[in-house]
Amino acid sequence: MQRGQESPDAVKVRTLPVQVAAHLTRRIVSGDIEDGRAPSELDISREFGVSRVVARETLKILASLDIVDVAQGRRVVVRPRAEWDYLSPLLIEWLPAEIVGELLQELHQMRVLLEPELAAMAAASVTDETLDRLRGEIDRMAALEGDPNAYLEVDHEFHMEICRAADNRILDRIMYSARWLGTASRRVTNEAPAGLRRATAEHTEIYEALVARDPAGARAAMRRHLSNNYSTLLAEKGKHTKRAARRR
Amino acid sequence: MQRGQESPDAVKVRTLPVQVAAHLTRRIVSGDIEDGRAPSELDISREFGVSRVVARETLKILASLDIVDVAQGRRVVVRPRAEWDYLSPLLIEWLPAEIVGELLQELHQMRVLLEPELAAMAAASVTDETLDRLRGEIDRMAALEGDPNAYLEVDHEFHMEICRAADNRILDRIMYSARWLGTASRRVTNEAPAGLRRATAEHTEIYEALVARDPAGARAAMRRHLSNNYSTLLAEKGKHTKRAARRR
DNA sequence: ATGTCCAACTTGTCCTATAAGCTGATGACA
DNA sequence: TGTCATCAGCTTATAGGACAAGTTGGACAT
Repeated sequence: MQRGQESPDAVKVRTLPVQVAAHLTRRIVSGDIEDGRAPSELDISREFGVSRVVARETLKILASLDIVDVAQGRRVVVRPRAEWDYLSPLLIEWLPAEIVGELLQELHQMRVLLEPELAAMAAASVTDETLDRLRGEIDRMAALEGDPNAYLEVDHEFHMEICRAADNRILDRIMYSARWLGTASRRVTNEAPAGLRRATAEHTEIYEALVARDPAGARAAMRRHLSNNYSTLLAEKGKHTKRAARRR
Repeated sequence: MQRGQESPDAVKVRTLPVQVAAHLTRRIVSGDIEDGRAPSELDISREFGVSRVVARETLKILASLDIVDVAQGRRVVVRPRAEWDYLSPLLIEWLPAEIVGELLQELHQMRVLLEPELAAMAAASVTDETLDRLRGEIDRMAALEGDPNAYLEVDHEFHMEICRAADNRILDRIMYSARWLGTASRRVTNEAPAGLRRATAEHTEIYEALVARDPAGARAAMRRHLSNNYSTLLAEKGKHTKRAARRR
């Protein structure tokens, strides 16, 4: 559940504007389109053989991801990569595996900063209903260790549940955006994560700290969990040399 | 600089779809539109006297903010408020001052979790060029204490500069989204913040800790800064009773 | 009562036309 | 020669009409 706009199981062919936007983004990333020389509506219409309406919606999608700037009369311009909306699952899906790998590390860094504190806050204010739901999700995960995809769905829901305890829409949104972690990491590792059983044990530790209303314990347990998470991630996809001088 | 898609000073009349989207969002928030009964393209077209193209783009905007779900054949449905994209300046602009006030608190809570650590990380790896820019921004702020709007622009840039030192696109994006803080807080407080001079002093403290490459000092200075920031925010707009039982 | 099928509704895409805004080049004028 | 107003051409914004494709709920037959 909580699948957002995704369809149940079939991949569901995306709409034309989304497909074209994907193509264009890949071309921009590959350097095929130099900055500031983005194609116009007519260019897109001609090149992809789509109507101007579709070309137009394509540009609107790219604009909503802060990939381009579009204004009446002015030519469309590509914005600096540093300002793109890397929290959007759509954009992530279009990026090459190499960049996604980097983003996974950066996402993890963010989670390390936020989630231990969220767990501590949750421990101070968690309700019995939330604890029940967490318990249920742990059980479901334990039963899904053979199905990594489904497991990661529940995993995400478990972390979201803790985040929700903070009753903060901004933090909610940030963590919710991390839902692409599952899909992306699957794309990068291309294999079932090894440590699902250990993850379940770690989730249980977090849960027990919450039951005990122990902020420090919850924080520590979450920190351990994330740290283990990270090492399996690294182990699966090999070492990535950190990019240098990417900005500007 | 770094103004994104905003025009220099004039408010620049927004496009028709944006205006209509604003209207609809306000109506949804006010409860005028019951959940799951969003107007169709034709409804919008008729009610607002716009073409179907505009009605269509309106729905696409709302969809990109996760306010509604739209799919072929199915009627447009309003999504749960908890899942809206509260990181979007567009949405913030359309929300009533009361909710914006709450969001400002939640945003601040997020910053308290992230920024002190960002400052500590920056202290460990900051370059001389970044220090130069920070120095320049402090000077500019000192000269702009009479112009709160311009001051807050540079203020945001100062914090972004520190964030950038972490070389993390995810964190960048999160902090970048906080750029609506300036506009929103101005809408809420409706007055020039009192403590600009103190803010400059605090920025200088952070800067000096960075110059000294002192992570702990930078973390502490940033924490003090945010805490002071928060009290002036609270003082200006009076106490807000925290909403209860908002979810679901 | 149950399952099939269809009609009505809704979004997706296309075509054509016009309005509105920007940019750069042309050319008048000093 | 230098400066500035003007305008042609390009671009996006909006409009209207048409058809394709997908969904839903009710009519209808079993």
